[in-house]
Amino acid sequence: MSEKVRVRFAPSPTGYLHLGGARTALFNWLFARHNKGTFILRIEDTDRTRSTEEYIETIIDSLKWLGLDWDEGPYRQMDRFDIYKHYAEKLLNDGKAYYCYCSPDELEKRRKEALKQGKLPKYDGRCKILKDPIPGRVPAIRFIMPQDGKTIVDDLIRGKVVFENSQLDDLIIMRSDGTPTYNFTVVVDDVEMRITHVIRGDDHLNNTPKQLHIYSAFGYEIPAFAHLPMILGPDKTRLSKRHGATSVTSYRDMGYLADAFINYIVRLGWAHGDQEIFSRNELIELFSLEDVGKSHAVFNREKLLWLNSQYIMKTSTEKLMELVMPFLVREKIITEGQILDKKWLSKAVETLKERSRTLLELAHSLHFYIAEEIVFDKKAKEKFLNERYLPFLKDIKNELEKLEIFVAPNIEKVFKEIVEKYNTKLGNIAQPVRVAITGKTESPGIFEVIEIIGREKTLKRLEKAIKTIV
RNA sequence: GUCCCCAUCGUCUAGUACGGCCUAGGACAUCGCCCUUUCAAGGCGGUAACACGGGUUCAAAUCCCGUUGGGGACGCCA
Repeated sequence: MSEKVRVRFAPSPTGYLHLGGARTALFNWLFARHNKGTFILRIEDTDRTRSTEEYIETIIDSLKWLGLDWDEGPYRQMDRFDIYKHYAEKLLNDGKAYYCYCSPDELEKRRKEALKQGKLPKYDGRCKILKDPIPGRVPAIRFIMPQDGKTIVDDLIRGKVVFENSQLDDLIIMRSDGTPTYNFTVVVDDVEMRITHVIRGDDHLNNTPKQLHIYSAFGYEIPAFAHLPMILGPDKTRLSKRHGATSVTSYRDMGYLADAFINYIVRLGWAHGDQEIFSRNELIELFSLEDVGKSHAVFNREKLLWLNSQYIMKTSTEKLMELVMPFLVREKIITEGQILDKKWLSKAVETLKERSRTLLELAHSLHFYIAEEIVFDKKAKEKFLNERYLPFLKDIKNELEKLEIFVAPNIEKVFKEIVEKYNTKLGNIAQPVRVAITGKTESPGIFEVIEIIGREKTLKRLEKAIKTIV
């Protein structure tokens, strides 16, 4: 390919950006970046009744969050209606298209009838031979499809796919309200925008022969095609709202990191040997359509979570603090505008880094550090805040009160002394204290925790725990 | 109904193009052990797959045919 690579992501704003769309965008973006080409964003909003500005915004938000930046666009097909009209008229003049006066209702009826009889539900072409317009009706425009021979789609991922032209029917390219339709606008735009590689979902493979005939009606060169296998839900059907969270923004809101999300979806259909974790630059360097698989993939939340935890562990504490802030506010762990001491927070976050799979979990775990008071988990309380452990709690409280320099190593010494005094195991002392301080039976190392929480709150919480026992 | 696509552990996949290096490798999940103040993290180990049936061949996960299963498309949606 002598021409510079030009690819596009062309979502329709009739819904938010979902996982599958995000992966299509990602593969296009990676292909463009790998080949030092151009990545174009084009909004396919020809369906005026279902497209909304809100969806355009969330799609753009999602792409930005994922860091998939585009070099051209966003173009909007709505702004280009004159162009499509012009192209449609050309086809009309060349006798390659005709006016169709059938109403959507009639068409729908005939289609259902055909399906019921087990026949191909295709348009019978009755308006093609029509001499005069049908009065009182505004026509749509149909493109004439050949009925003989075969059409071969040479796909970069699937190889040569053969379609019988007899399967094709005359396709509406302009609706009666004057708006153009998908199979027509993609071709016009891909030609006009000099797209070299059309990388899109598998669900478009069947549309490709139709589009190929439109290319040839205009005498245009065809781009290369690459149809990506779909991503399915756990029940192996097309991903939809039924499968719970599928929108990209919902993953952001659940506390996933953009890089982890990218890393997860790139591995749905693409692999580079046994490698699991890739930096952006590695992806750009390594990505190739040849390594894209043919079979569909099933979304698996557990692996995404694992990847996210891996990314959280290697994210700098500084960055993590920044990222977790909105979650702290949203979860009402801090109030809007509340300032936390940076150095202190960084110590707290540090202890939680390898225990949090999402930013949301991190925010929740931060609660016991930040809150003034904590509540004891019921089971934890029953098990550890009782007579048996009371003397330990009292001793720990007394000793910590006297401790001069309130840092983890010294706190550890206090614990060790009491372990010795009672000739018991550390666990017997650490666990009740942990429950007293954090409310739960799991937490980061207790000496660290105590240091970070500080003397005042520690003593207060120990006192409260002791009071619940006596 | 017709057409198209796909088929390796539960899931993501390596291996398939150039058939032998595959008694099929990795990762997530799961189970066990180690580490250990708890929970994680980390380390070690286990369970677990070439859909089936025919060919071709000295040799097939890899090539061919069929079956089955799954998915997708058949719109004045994209």
